Amino acid sequence: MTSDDSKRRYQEIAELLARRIAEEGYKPGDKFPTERQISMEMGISRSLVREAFIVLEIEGYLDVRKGSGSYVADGEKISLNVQKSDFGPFELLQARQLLESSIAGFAATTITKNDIIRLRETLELERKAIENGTEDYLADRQFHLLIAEATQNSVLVAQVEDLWTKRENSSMWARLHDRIFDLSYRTRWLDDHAIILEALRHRDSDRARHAMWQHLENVRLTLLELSDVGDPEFDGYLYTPAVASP
Amino acid sequence: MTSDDSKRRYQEIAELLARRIAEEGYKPGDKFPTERQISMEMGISRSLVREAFIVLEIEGYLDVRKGSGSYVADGEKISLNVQKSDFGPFELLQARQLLESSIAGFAATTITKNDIIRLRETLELERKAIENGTEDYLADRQFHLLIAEATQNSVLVAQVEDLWTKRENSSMWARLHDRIFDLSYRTRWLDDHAIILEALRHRDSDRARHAMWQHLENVRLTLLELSDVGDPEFDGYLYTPAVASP
DNA sequence: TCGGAAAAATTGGTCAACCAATTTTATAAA
DNA sequence: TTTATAAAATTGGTTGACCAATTTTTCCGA
Repeated sequence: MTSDDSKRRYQEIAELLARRIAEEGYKPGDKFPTERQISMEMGISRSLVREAFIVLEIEGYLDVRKGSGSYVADGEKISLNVQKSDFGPFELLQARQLLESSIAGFAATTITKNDIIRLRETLELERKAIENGTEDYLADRQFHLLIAEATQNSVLVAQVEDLWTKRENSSMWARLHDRIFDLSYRTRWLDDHAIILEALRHRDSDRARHAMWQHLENVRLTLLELSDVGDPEFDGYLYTPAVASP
Repeated sequence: MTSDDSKRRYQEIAELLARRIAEEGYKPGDKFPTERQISMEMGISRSLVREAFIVLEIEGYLDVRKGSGSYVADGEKISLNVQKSDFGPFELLQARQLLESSIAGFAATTITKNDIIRLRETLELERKAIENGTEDYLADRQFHLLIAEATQNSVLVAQVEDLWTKRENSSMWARLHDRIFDLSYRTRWLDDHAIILEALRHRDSDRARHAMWQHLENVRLTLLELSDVGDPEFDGYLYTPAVASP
């Protein structure tokens, strides 16, 4: 990951400049060198610098003002966008355990017949995938997303989607994906899902909350087992305790 | 928010193209029109289109390949970024009630002495701000964020930060901000925060969870009151029920 | 007819020049 | 000296031309 040829030029320049902001003691509101200054200094055209500035502006580092110059943005936004995007699997599971069990409990009070039908269809897709030995990652995701959608709260849906995106972007998860989706486990996840659906169908809030918690606890324990093999890849990913059972 | 003059040109173009991807039935892997095609079609220079493409590439919509063209990226990321970004205040509060009360309950089991000290300092900032009649929005945000940080789970911190960002970007909230931060209410929020802190200090999980729930319930009820004046601005923002008390 | 090399076309990448908004400086009137 | 105004310099905004990588087409030999 040190020198990626496929990386676009403006990205390299943007990273260079970002580091410069971080390391050269620029404070929010400070004036940043102009596009021309940097282009001359680096011996490249202003267009390239301009493209890099756009990246920095999008990422919240810079505030570009026509006729005036570019200024380092407020610290708040920087810390927000700079923050790490590669989360460990245990952190992610812990967050899901907390959020999704609450959502399941709430969804039990708002779920409609239609939601239940769609959940049942998704479960059927999972079952068939296991039968055929094909991939069912999307069905898994779909199942959890449908529960969030049953709350009829788009913020909650966005939160759950975000968790799955974080998982997909997790460098650690990529290595675990194949192992955790081993056939021997998948029937267990399917059973878990069936229990959750049953609780939702009975509109039993406590049972739904607990079923979701238990499901993610099972995944967590399995992950822990898999990582106990002595895999050095897990270095840096602290063991994270489960949230208490609801 | 219909036509912002201060918006940079490339952003407008990027949004136009993003809508085009979303609405014109582009599927992942589909070839997107070339920079030249779009520049001619829109009657602008290719550089502008190029800058917009960079935005779309960063946001995960496009995959740009030199000599070949630009292609619509994987569906996963798109759905995340295309989804609406303007949430209603009741939806947001409902989500916060669900997530933050769970977090508060969990944080009670993981909180350190240092966290409590920082929470106390933030509370003091809020108190002084009320005394001086100055703005204390940041202290409010800080208080809730510190609780998330006490869980030592960066995913949860990111989730809470995301909720505050959504709130700041909420067009509806902008109108309500001044009213809800009226002095007469602010002392109440301060009291709520003090109760939460007390529960956390005693490491009482149930009490912390309930205190956070009650705090956000109070905000919700106040908001409901304010909106009951017959404000037509609330059209389109459905009334959203509270989540059940934990 | 097929395969592969060469040539042409297409595409994104880079550049230097010019335009327009803003800020700074110079100037003159009060 | 102060202040209002205009000119100049500075800055980001936009454009068209040219460069380089990739893809497509052409064409020749087996």
